[in-house]
Amino acid sequence: MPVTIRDVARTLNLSVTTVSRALAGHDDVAEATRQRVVETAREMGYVPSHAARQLRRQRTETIGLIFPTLGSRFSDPFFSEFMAGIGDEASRCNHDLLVSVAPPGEEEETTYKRWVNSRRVDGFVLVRMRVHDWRIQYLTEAQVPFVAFGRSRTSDSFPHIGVDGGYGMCALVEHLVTLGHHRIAFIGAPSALTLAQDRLNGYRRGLQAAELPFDPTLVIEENLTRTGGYRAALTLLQYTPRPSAIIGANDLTALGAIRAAQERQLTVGRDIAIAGFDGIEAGEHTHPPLTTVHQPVYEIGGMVSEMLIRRIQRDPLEQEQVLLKPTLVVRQSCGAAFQPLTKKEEGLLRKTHR
Amino acid sequence: MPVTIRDVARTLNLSVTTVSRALAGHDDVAEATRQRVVETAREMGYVPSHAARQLRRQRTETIGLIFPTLGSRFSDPFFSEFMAGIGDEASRCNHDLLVSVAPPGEEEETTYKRWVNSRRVDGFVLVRMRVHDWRIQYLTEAQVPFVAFGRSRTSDSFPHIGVDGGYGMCALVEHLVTLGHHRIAFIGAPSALTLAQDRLNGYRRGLQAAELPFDPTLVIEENLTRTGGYRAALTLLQYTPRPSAIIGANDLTALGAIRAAQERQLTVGRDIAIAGFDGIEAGEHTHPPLTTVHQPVYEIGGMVSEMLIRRIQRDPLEQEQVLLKPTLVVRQSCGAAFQPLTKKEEGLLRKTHR
DNA sequence: GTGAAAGCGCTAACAT
DNA sequence: ATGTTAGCGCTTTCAC
Repeated sequence: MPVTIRDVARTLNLSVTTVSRALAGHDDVAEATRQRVVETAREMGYVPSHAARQLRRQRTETIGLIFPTLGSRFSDPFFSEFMAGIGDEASRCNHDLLVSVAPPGEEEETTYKRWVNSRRVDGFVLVRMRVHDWRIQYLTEAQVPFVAFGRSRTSDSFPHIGVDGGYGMCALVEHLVTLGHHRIAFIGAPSALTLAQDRLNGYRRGLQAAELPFDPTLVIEENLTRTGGYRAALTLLQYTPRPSAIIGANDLTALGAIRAAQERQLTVGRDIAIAGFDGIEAGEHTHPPLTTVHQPVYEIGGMVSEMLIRRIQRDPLEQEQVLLKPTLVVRQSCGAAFQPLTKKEEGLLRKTHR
Repeated sequence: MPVTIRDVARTLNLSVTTVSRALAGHDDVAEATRQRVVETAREMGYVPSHAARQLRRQRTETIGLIFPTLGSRFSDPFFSEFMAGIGDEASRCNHDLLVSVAPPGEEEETTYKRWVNSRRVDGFVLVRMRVHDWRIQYLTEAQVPFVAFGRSRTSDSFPHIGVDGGYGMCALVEHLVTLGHHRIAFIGAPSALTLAQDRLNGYRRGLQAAELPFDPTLVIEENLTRTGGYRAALTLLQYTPRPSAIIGANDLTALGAIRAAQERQLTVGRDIAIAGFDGIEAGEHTHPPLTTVHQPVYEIGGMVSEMLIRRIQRDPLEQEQVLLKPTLVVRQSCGAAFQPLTKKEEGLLRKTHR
């Protein structure tokens, strides 16, 4: 039913070859012919069959993205923004986005392998990197291009964009210390994730810099969800003396903590300081608005996408690894009125060589 | 590089035909042969080339989903849950999900047409239906299967799952009236969306049932985002007398309204009632938790996905149109302590013929 | 029960 | 500057 290249060729009394080359803009076809071909193709509504092209060129023009859902509800806005960033940039380069959701484990593995083996995608965007991440070795050996958002301990030499979570957390702790806090709790992420270690280390460095003791009971590991943050905060708020500040490993966690505090009749920003990491939109709309460490997720999605497409096309990357500095965003949940940031706190978005 | 069906055939000294049929489970191949083929294929790590299969069968086993992002930030959890529902069900049926994000308009149209013309997907899931929706006619004429989440005025005879937003809003108004409210404001959605009219009508019906007057100044049209809800609520809260309750066309809007109220030092649930529609997770974690009209978005995603795949495979649907009744979820943002619901309010999830 | 051959729609190497 | 031919990897007649 749909019009093929042969239909166009027949209509013009030309060979399919010529039509193909005219459309591809090769220079060995007469300008007049090219014009006619392009014109007619448009008129006839010809669009190349993706499948045929794929088979012939051995390229899918498709990027794979598998979201590691941790809970049954998949609603971290972090992911949607990231996806939008990848998708927009991919579109710009005429690539599409194949998406799947699978919790880390067998199903995830199956999906990666299926897409690799059936040559379903040209490459992958990896997200939520793990400390030991089988995907790195697997994709490297399978020679499938990938670019990750996040680092890993498995290897350091794969293309990725990282965000210096340690730096961000450290700056956040410093900020809290400046405001007079010295019992600062930390609700962490699953320790298998790189970002968990990263951010926890930053927290510890921050304490150290302020010569505050590290108290392990003030650290609770949770799962990066609102519910997790809520649960952990309930525990923390029972301590005596109560921590005067709680940092969530991400914003969702912090939002859960805010809820817990409010249920306990505490006024956030006065009775207790709460802060997060990510800079999701929801944090701007809590009461009071959430102090956080912001990483430009949409933009990072775009950069990762661009890097991946370059790799797929074998354009060399000018930088294989990028480390971004996140930005401290001071709002009212820590009690600070808006005030000039210290130089260190400013930490504007910057690319740095590693 | 990857192993093809010919490799398997050669290894076994069989023809590709036989291998193909053995793997497809046809019954005209000897059981012993089948066993050997299956075994060897597995050992060799053979996975059929998706492109080749696609070309041959003229089927992509792929579902298209284009998200209508309204703002630059794409973060309505409604969409992620919906996507997860579609994706999970699709996986179960061995289908993949091709995703794009494009605001309604030219870019959106281009994407739909590109995917249709290049036979990139077997069908579409449509979301955020418009009162006049070009997609319905276009896809119908192009003979591309689709299933929508939501109704439209363009036509009523396309396969879709609708949620009776009118019913939900009406129940919500009734509930508020029961609690003593009679100045109930409504922050609506862009009127081009079907759900906007639907929910607004329900609001009006609810007022009517309670013999309350309809006051147009109490209705503000916004864009379904937190920021929109915030903006509209700021306006509403300046009125004297102040509305005693605000309904948001969706939860995000309501969350924005909560923020506005809290900034004005109002205690939500006491000084003012606020409610939404959707039942996103964030609503469980506001302070106080948000009263809302819940629609099971994840499950609906699954149902839509299943319906679409049936259509693609030309299995007849037992029901082309489904209308679900949403559920009123009473929490504290309207001041109601938890209490038994009235019979009408119960409105449990039910499929109904239209 | 198995194999040979055609063809899905396209691109590219090789003529002319 | 244009056409002929082969082939990407698979499924499916049709013959044996």
